[in-house]
Amino acid sequence: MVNWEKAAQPAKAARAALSYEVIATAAVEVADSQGLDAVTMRKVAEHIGAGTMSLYRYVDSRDDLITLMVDRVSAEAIAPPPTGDWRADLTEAAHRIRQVTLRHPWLARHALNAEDFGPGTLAMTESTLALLDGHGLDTGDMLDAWRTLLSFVQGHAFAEARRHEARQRRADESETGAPGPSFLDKAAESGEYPLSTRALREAPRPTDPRDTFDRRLGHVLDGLAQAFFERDRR
Amino acid sequence: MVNWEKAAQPAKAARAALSYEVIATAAVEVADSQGLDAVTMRKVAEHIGAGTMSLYRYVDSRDDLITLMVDRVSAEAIAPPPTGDWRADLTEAAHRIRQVTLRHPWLARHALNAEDFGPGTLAMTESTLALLDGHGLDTGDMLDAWRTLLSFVQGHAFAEARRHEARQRRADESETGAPGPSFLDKAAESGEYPLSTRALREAPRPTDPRDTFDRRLGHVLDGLAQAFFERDRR
DNA sequence: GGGCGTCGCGTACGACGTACGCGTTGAGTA
DNA sequence: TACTCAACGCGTACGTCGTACGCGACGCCC
Repeated sequence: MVNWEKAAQPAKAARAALSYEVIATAAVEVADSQGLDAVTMRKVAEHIGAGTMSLYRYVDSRDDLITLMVDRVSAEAIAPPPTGDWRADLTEAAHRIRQVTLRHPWLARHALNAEDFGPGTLAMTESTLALLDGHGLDTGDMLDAWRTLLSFVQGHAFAEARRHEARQRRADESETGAPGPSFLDKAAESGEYPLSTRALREAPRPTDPRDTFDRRLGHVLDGLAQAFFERDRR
Repeated sequence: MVNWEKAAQPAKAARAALSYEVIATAAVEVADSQGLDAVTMRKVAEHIGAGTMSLYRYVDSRDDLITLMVDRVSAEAIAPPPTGDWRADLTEAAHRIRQVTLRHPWLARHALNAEDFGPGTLAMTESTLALLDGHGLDTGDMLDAWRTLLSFVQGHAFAEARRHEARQRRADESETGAPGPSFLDKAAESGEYPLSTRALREAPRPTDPRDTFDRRLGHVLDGLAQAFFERDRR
């Protein structure tokens, strides 16, 4: 496991050429530009002009490195302080998480799980929970609201991210071969899946994906409003 | 890419010992019992008593094999036909998806993306869309409602699945080494993240996880009800 | 019975994660 | 100032992975 305390300290020796900073940044750059599979110890080391095995002074394993990357990138999604308008605040927080996910699509395969929180994921969590604080929710309510929102946002953003990855992979492949009709095309002709065909093909790109996300986010927020923020009206 | 038509056909030669069925089943068994990383071509082949390279007669690559696994397992989450009570139907469908995800935790890293639908994922999609049909929703509404629900369910179930994986990995590790306090413990003492500490530690296991999921699912369904099913009441 | 498409798989290669241990460096101590 | 020693960077090497290539065996069709 990652030793977060050690990772937070600046450096042990002055002559240190490497650092958690440098390594994590390089790994994120490699992942962003060439995909998560390209994040090999050799490639990351080469990217910063270091020897492969030098990375192991800072990281126990490749999996640890990826944990470090996820935590570092999660800090990009820290929400701004609450303004008092819970709905606007949560909307902003949700859009930030989505944007970070689209900027780093590999997150979709290694998103935070509550078991290895690092400083970055914890800061993001804290900033989001702060948006829910002070509206009369008890601890259990806050946890429910936070988890409901985060689950939707991650589920949606991850699906978008994977779609982009798949589209890009398809584009890379079609440079060398013929595209050919997808199974969905064949299935559409067979008429075996009428609803799926209609839903997935008739409305492929009607609007900005951001607006689509925002509209669906609104439905989730409506549900949270009803459960937690409009109790006195009922 | 996977050739779904070929995969659906029974067999080309009568003397065929292998099949998509046998291979996909074996791969799923290996993944369920030893994790997705254990799904190597050699291990899967050995599990069915075949040569490693024989698998490549049916599958283009390891990634293709995993795509096949995901599609096969998705079929386990096909929803029963609609009863007329949309809320009960969607609740049942959501719980099925969650249960399939917990049964196959590796799904959390390779969930369906809309770009490579196979027969299994398509059947699951069709069965879920059928639950929304006939309630006055147009195509766009159905897509929104379906995507909102699925995003939440996947986001939540995937987080649960990963938590189980992490907990198990932690248990395996602690057999040989000392557990040691997590970063969350240290952070709790520092008082830097008061809300996270309270939310994540004070209410760790209050109830059955299934009930927790159901409660949060209720909030999402409330939002969908308001947007799509109670328009005439407003 | 001769040709041919299908199937199973053995061999081999490059890339990977990483265990191990060596040489170097600079801060701390006397 | 001289010595010590932990921290650091990294070269080598091993086992495992995905998979390209091609060969032999089988069964169907003329």
